[in-house]
Amino acid sequence: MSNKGKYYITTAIAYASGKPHIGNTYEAILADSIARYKKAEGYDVYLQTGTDEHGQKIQEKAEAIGVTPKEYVDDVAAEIKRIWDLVGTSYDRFIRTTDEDHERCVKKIFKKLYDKGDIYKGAYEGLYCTPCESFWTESQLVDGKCPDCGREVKPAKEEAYFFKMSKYADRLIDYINEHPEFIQPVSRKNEMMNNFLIPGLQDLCVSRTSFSWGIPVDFDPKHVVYVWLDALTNYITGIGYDPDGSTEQFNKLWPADLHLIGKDIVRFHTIYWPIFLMALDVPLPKQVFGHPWLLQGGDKMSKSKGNVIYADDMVDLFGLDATRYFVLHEMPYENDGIITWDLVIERYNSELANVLGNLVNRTISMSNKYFDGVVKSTGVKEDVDDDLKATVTATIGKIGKKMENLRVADSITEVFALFRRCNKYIDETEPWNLAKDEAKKDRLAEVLYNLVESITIGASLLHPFLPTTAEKIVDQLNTDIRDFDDCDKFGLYANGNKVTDAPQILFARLDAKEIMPKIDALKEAQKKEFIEEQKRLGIEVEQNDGTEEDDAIDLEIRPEIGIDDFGKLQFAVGEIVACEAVEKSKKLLCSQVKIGNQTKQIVSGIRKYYSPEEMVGKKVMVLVNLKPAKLAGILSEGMLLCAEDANGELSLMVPEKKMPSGAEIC
RNA sequence: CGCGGGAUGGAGCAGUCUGGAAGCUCGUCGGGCUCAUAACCCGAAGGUCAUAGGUUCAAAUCCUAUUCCCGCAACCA
Repeated sequence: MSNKGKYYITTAIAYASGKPHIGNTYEAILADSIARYKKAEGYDVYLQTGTDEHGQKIQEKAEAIGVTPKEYVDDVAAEIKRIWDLVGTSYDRFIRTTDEDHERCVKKIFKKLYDKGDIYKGAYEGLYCTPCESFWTESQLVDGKCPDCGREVKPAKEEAYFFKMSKYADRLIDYINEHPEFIQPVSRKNEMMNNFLIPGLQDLCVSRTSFSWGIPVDFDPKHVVYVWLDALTNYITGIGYDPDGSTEQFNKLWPADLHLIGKDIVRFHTIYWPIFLMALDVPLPKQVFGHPWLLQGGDKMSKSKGNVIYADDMVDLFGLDATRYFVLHEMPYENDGIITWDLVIERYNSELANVLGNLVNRTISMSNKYFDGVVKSTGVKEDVDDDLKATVTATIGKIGKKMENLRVADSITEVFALFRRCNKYIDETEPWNLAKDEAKKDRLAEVLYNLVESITIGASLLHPFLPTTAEKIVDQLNTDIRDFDDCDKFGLYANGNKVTDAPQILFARLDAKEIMPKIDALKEAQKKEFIEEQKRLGIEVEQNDGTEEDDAIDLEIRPEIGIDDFGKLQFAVGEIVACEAVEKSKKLLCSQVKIGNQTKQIVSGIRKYYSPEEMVGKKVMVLVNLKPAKLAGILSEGMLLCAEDANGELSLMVPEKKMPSGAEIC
């Protein structure tokens, strides 16, 4: 196998706030497949993945269940690692942002950027009203004064460290223009350019004082390093970057060949990250690929509905490679993919069991039946063989082209086209008829040899994607995974070799009727677990006896408040006397609300669910004493209260009995 | 008029850059075969390629307008 140099690939590090569902796991599997593929191509591959373990959310979650943040992330990181291992991720390092070497290096990086002047101590932009302890932006002010109390405001004082993004913006724009392959898929490139780079970058806040679970800033310990400078840098700290002199490994591996990330964080990886690197005088990664999401058929995944799909459940039900096959194959390149249990079962049966599993099984069975398992090329060729051989030997080239563009799903489709071709070949040559005629014995042997050889090549090409299955196949054929370099050659299977006499079923067909009850049981278990968890956190959850539709929502719990806190809020019934859509916005409605003898103008983001016409005349629940603010340039003097479900569906709160406008709600 | 993506047989997608017979997988129907996991192979039905104009010998593909979805951004008090 030729050595083509190094290939450094990373996944985004997973946020360690909870168990990752199948969508997160997808990224690990995808990265693993690419890594294995590159390895097979002859690259010296290094794959890094890991967990992002700092931040306010983790601190709060840990507090809520009464453990230290470190204890909490140790648990979650172990769970994430377990799942990554379960799906066969061949990572070279699993980095945690709480790793000592990472923390030490982040501190140095922060200091270096500070010394260089790229990080400066500043303050939140805004104007501060001391009595109200609130920050305001220019646009929120009423007559230049605090909209809450009407007093003077002063420039903000709360300190934070900022990174000078704008300093490097032009360089980055040039870089992106000169390297069209840098951001993938290309559609994201325009999004970044038009939305962020061209309008001008804001300086980025890189420290926080509002929570403590993070890497402290060395020279100013009441600050912790805020997420992006901490998380993104894992890509270099994990392989030995050090501002005072990096390791050999770093010099070899960097720049990264591919950062594989979800499409939601493209911005951070194609703007902030390159700029951090420029500031550190480190070369930029070659490519960032923002992959789409795997969605649960139309519905949002929600624990309370019991429809969150976890990798371990899928592995339990279908096995490791079926899980890998499904997520890799169902995920298109640019659009989100959909996952449903029905679809998984269908794919499993029609492709894994029927096309592949059955092919291997029937081929081995015939070899045993007609030749006691001995596979021998006799050289008795016919024209039909040519097309088979052409298809088989051309496959690696086709896959190569697809993989160059990270088209993993399409590559798998190519391998299956090879297997389909084999099935067709069996029908074309009709071995069972050849077997009836002693004179055709040699032809029969040749046919079976061709099949075994084709399947060997197919299995080798499948190996990066479904490693265990590929190995099972070559084991049964009593051979080895073939080098990619030899996958375009036909006839390398050892002549006279013997295949197994006890073929194993690779993928037993599934009966949806048998699987669905198991899935239902899983859903129930998940709901129960959810309720248990909420109870443990001291939250009362309405138990529906039921079996069917559970509409409970996975509510984020906030700290307890006293009655006096509640007393600060004033609610009343308001009557909507007029309402119109806000032109500049897609979401906003502007309502005139009569509350007792006064009328307030209130802007609400409910346009998707209510038309201006149907709003008029409604009596609704209003938060009256909310400080006014400008939304899309329009003053809003209160808030209409709504309930929101998991899908974002909104319902206005209205009194259950007839109540006059102005009636206080308490 | 914030930026961008999408609309292709029942379902899911490719094809659009670089116009030139509408393709793939699943599903349905019919046929073949029996080595194999009721699997495999062949064939058929089914599409005004969102709508309306335009350019062209020729448009799913290029241009213009419209409708409907979806991201991102802002914002959802």
